[in-house]
Amino acid sequence: MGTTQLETVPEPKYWHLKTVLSEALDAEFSVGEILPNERDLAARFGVARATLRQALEQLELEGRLQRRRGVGTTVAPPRMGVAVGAAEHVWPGAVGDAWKAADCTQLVPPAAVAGVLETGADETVHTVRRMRMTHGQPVAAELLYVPASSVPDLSAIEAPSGPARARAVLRELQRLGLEGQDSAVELGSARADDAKVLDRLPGAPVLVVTTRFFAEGRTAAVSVATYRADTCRLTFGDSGGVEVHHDPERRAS
Amino acid sequence: MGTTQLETVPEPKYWHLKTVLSEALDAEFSVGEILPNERDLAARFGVARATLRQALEQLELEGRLQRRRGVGTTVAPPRMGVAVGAAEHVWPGAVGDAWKAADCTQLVPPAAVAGVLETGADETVHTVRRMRMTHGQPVAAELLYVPASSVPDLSAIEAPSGPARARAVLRELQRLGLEGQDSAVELGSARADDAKVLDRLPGAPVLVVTTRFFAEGRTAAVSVATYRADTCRLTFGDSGGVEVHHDPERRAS
DNA sequence: AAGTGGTCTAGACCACGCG
DNA sequence: GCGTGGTCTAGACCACTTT
Repeated sequence: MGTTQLETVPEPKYWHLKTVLSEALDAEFSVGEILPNERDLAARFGVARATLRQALEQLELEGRLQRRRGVGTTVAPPRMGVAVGAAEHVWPGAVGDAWKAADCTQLVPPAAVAGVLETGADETVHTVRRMRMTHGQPVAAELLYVPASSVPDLSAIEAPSGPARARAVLRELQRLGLEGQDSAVELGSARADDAKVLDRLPGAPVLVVTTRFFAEGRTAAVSVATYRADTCRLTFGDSGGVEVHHDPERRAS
Repeated sequence: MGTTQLETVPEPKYWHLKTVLSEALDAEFSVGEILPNERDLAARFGVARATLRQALEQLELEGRLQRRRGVGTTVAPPRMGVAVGAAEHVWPGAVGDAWKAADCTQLVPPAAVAGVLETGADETVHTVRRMRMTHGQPVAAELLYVPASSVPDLSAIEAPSGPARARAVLRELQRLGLEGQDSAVELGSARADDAKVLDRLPGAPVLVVTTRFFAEGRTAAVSVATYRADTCRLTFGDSGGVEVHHDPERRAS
C-alpha cells in the first residue's frame, strides 16, 4: 500500500544526529566557536539529552568538537600532526626533540615492560617522566624505562630523583650507540595521572605508543607514550606526515 | 571531628566499577569466557544498567572485552600486532602482503585525498577496495586511490570494475619505482560500509592509517586504511613490534 | 549564583543471534 | 520465542568554571 519504505534499516537517532551536526559544523561554524548548550541542542532536535550527548561524544572522538565542563562545547581545530617515528632514529632527549623531562624515579616497571627489558621480577629501573608540548598545548605524557645496565656510568652524585636526575639519565643514554627502534600504536584510555597532565578527564581516549630502543644487541630502553587521541594525528615515515584528515562521507561516483 | 576524608575527589561509580571488573577479568576469567548479562551484572553491583554499560564500554575500548548483540559479552584475547610500516617500503599488492583485493571503481576522491594527489576537483581516480585478514578475522578495510597518471599502461581490455580490475591496477603499480612512503595514524569511527566489513557496528572506534606513496617525484597513490581499534595494535619499525600491552595500574615504588 | 558539561537512575522498546 | 546487547527517554543531582 502506501508504505514507501525503501530503507529497511532504521538509522539510530544519534547517528543521524551526528551527521546533521557534522554538516552544520562544516557549513555554519568556525573553529573555536561555542555551540549552544546540550539542553538547548537536545530540545532543538527533539531528543533526550542523553541521545544528543551520544552524538557529541562521537564528534569529540573524531576530533571535531572539544567539550569542557563548566565552559561549554567548542568547535575543535584540525588535528595537529605529531611526528613519532622519524626516518633516522634518535635517543629520547636528543637536542631538538619536543619533550620536556619532568621527573625521574626508581621503580619496578609493569610486568609487560619488565619482560621486554628482561629485568628481574623485582628489579627497579630508572623511570623518566616526560611531557610533550605542541603549540602551547600538552599532547603527550611519557614514561621512559631505562635499566641501570643501560646507563652504567650514571653519576651517584646527582640527586636520586627529580628533573635533574631525569636529564642525567637521558644524557647518559646518548652515549650508547642506537642500533634501531620500533614502535606500536594502540588505543587506550587515560589513567588518572596522565589525564591530569593532558588536561582531560580520566578515561579519555588516548593513543598509546610503545617504543623499544635497541643498543648493544638488546633492548636498552622502553618508552610508553600516551597521546591525546582527540587532538593528535601521529605521523611516521620519511617526511612530515599527511595532510589528509576527516572528510564528509561523500563518496559518489 | 570524625570526618576522615582524605580523598576529596569522589571517584565516579563507573570508573571504580571498571577497575573492579578489570581486576576480576585478570583473576577469575579466561579468554573467550562469557560474562553474566548486563542486567544481572548491574544488579549485582547495585547500579543502573547505563552505569554498568559505561564501564563495559571503557573495557571494550581498551580491548579487554568484546560485546556482540544477541550473543553476549566475552573476554577478548590480547590485541594482535599488525605490521603497517615495514622498514623496506613496498607497493600495496606486492607478493606476500596480507591484503585481499575486493573491488575497484572509478570515482572522485574526497577533497582531502584529491588535494594530496593534486588531481582536479572533479577528476576521477582508480579506487581499489581491499580487506585485510589476520587469524581468520577481518582487521582492516582500505581504500587505495590511484590516479590514472600513475598507471598509464593499464589495459582497457580489463573490465572497468570488479576484483579483476583491482588486481590489474595493483599489478601496474608495481612497475613504478617506489621512492618512499609515510603514514599517519589517528582515531576515527567506522563508517557504515567499513563497519560492515569489520563486523562491527557503525561508529565503532577505529585507527585510521593514511599512507602516501611516492614515485617519480610526486605522490603516486594514497591509501586510507581503517583498522579495528579494539583488536589491533599497529606496529611500525625495524622488527615485528612490541609485546607490551595493557597492564594493571600497579606502579608502586 | 548561574550556567555548563559529567554522572546516574529506572524504566521502555528495538535489533539481532540462536535454539 | 527468548535472551542478548543497543537505543532512547525524562528526569535528578554533582563538579566545575565563570561572573
